[in-house]
Amino acid sequence: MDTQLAQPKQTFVNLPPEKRENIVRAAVSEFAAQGYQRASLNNIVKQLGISKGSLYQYFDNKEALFLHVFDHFTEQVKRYVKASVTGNGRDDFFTVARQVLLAGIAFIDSHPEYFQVYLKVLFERDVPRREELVARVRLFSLEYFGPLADQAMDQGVLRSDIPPHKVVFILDAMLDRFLQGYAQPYLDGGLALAGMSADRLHDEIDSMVAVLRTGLQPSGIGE
Amino acid sequence: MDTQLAQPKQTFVNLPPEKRENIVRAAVSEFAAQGYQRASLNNIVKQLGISKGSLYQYFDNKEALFLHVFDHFTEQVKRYVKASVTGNGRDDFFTVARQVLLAGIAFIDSHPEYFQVYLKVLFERDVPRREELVARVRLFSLEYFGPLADQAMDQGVLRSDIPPHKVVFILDAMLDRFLQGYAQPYLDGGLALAGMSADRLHDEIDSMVAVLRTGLQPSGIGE
DNA sequence: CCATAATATGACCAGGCGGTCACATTATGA
DNA sequence: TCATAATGTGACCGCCTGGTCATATTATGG
Repeated sequence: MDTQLAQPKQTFVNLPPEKRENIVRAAVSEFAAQGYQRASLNNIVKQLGISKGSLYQYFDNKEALFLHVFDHFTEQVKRYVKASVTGNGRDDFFTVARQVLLAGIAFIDSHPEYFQVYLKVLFERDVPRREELVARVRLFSLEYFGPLADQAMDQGVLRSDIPPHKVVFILDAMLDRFLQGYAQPYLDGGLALAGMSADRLHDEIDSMVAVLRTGLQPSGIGE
Repeated sequence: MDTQLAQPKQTFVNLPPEKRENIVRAAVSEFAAQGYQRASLNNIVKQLGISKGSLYQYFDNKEALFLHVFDHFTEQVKRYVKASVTGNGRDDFFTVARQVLLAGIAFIDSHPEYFQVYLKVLFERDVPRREELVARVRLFSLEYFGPLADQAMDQGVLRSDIPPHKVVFILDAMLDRFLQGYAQPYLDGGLALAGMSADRLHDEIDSMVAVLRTGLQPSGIGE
């Protein structure tokens, strides 16, 4: 999640920031609605009121435009997660999980279309460099929780009969699925997460984390 | 999940079963690989070695062919789940969950492409009657586990501080996410579910169910 | 002011799509 | 055997796609 996936042409960099942002916004909107393959450059330029030739002077092709959009997405995700957790250095494992989940909710609220682009990438074939893109997001989660789980295990706050990597899988699965449900209402299992007030949403998150805590902690701790 | 979504034309029904099955198989394969919108009828008829006109004498249009395929999918899913659970009438709530999960694994093993079609429907826009299709599968899960959870709660084998519908959400989320990970290796959180031996897979499932059990049962029960 | 470089434009291209239809082929049954 | 019905065929249609390029427009700086 470090280097850039694709550079726009110099022409794009020279553009006034507002125009650049408009272009990225229109592209995100189209890729979110249609996925990569079905997204139409004609639609994008029509929405922007620019000519197709111009778009091709900003980006080499459809793929470069898409990768630029995805780059922005991963940068934003990193920012949100980091901002949500750095509260203090010594938080409980499950407290951190809760913070990451809240960061995910906040991200989806502010950038719903970016998250849709990500979901489309997950389940569409023939997205350019798809495995690399997905890995950039998922590895971030694994690399983030992995050391935390190892450390929690050392401190004896995780059940010793479940290896840390499995704890990470369960945690990652719950968080990811909760966010999917939040972003795609028909996946929320009747919980109606989408239209929920922030308070009620926090309650749902708390009880989910509570289940994880009880299920994953050694018996006798915390309760 | 009861009535048919779309009828093929009589001409299709008149076809010899082998030819019908070939056509459905080719359609499943194309829809699984491409999703609904990008799937190409030209590809399907090319693969089958029949003319496009023939396909249009079997089905009114692309949508009818797709809905017929999805109908088959939901029928198969129901069969697998029912076959896996009817072992005996008085199984523990979490034992049933484990059985359903195993049924899902078995279904994906036997019909990997059908499951891909379903995943594509989940995250693609402009799939005809998408909400209805998704509801057919998800409501089946909710309607299945809902009464079981209510009953388990009455029997006192679920934590009283978590309402049954939330238990169902958590259960459904874990099962669904596990199956997603099994079908899409890059979603498995480094667990390498896809290439795993049946024995190891059962171990993973058991420890996941164990976490759910510990997390969702009242303290002091089972352990 | 003017030459040059940078940028903007949209008609155009080949290719693929879902869908149609006039026609060829085959099956039926009297 | 032969008329009729059922089924199979693929060239064709209008539409849309990503991408190109000759040309028009604008910015730059001597």
